[in-house]
Amino acid sequence: MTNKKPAVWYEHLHTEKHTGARRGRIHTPHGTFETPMFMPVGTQGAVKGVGTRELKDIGSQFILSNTYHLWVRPGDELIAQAGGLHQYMGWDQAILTDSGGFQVFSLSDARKLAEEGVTFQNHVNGDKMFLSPEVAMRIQNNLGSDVMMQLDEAIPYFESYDYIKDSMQRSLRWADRAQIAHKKPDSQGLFGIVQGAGFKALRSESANGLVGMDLPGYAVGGLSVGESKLEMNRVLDFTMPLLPEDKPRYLMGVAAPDSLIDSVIRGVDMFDSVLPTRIARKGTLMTRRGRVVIKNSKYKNDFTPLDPDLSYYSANPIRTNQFGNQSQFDNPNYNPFQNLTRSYLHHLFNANEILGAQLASQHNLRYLLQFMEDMRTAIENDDLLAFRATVMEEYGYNKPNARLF
RNA sequence: GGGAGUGUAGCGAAGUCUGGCUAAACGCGACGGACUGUAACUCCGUUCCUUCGGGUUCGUAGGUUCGAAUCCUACCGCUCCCA
Repeated sequence: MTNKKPAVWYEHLHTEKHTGARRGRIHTPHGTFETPMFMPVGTQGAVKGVGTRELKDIGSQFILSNTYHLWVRPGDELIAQAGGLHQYMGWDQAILTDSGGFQVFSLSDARKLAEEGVTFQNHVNGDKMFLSPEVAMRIQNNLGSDVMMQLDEAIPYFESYDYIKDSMQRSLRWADRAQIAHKKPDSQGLFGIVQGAGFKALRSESANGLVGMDLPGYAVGGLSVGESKLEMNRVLDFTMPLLPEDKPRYLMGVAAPDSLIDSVIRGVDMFDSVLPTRIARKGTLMTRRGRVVIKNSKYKNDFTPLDPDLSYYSANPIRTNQFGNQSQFDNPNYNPFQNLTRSYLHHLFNANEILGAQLASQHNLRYLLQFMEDMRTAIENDDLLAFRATVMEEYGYNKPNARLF
């Protein structure tokens, strides 16, 4: 055993007194980032509607991208020529790439699954393309992401026990192949993905198998695909304790505020989800007082801010004003979200202006990033249960028929 | 003045020849909803009134018929062409 740190490693800072929630940091070749964290999703090398400048301004740390989609277009070789994905998309912080495992699920009508790998009929021009654990590693090595995900199969939650067992075991074998195929363990960290749907024995077999491989981090997959929140918590209850405490733990595809808290309480450090940007593009804002469907006519004359409780964060607060003029943008405390009214955003959506989708996307991401900042503070103060109670109350989860994001 | 065409639900537009299966296609707009490791500015509802039994509609007024948006008569409006 050497003391040499892997490319990606977890530093533990604090354990919340009442819940055991973790407060830590993840070290990567592109910087060190605070956990628990939420990672915006930029599938095709772009967080839809939000530029890298804005991402940084609103406090993004890691962002996600996708192996399958970048492989299909523009191609991993091309991105390697460009100097890697960071360079290509102009993002100097950490990137995590999903493997294409989710596309095995979401593009299930256009692919064939076998032990060797997955044959996709790609969604752009119909070409047959073969994705194996090894190919997924080659692509991600070319992309140069900080965290790479093993190729797995994201399984529908309500499949049969036998199907889930077979699939989980195959994903486990694929993890093994991925680790062997990994060409750059010194600069990129490979995470394994625990599968097994709602079955304790299968989750356990999956987790134990992956932990035995001593990967730098572990993800829990196959959740938030239609099962209830109660179900998800039940699975996390018996799955999280199986994962090592000195490695980052990533719950894939979760963004609902109550689920974020409940998962952090169960030991999760990292989250991602398309939810904030997807619903933003369709006109739904996430706010501290619940959802705001900005297209609803009741916002037509509403001149209040989008979210009165949202603060703004800027990593580069002072802009150089090349003209020497005073403007609101020179104020380091300037909060663009405070100055935008619901009426204005309603109008932008109504008029189908692209800016509406952009602002809403930034807003929702900022909302979640601030939510995680607040949660980190609550953990540091051993105050997470009170934070949870406040959220449940303020966001209206305690109301009858509550169903927020 | 002469000739041709046309009036359908918020708007556009089918249906009229060959009357019933038409409260009336379709599109837009409007109003709701869904969305959680992104084939997604997408998808799904509702959109004459209603106490859900029904009621009142297709420029207006009459007529024919068991039955009319559809056939007949008159009137009103609009568009285009020629003078």
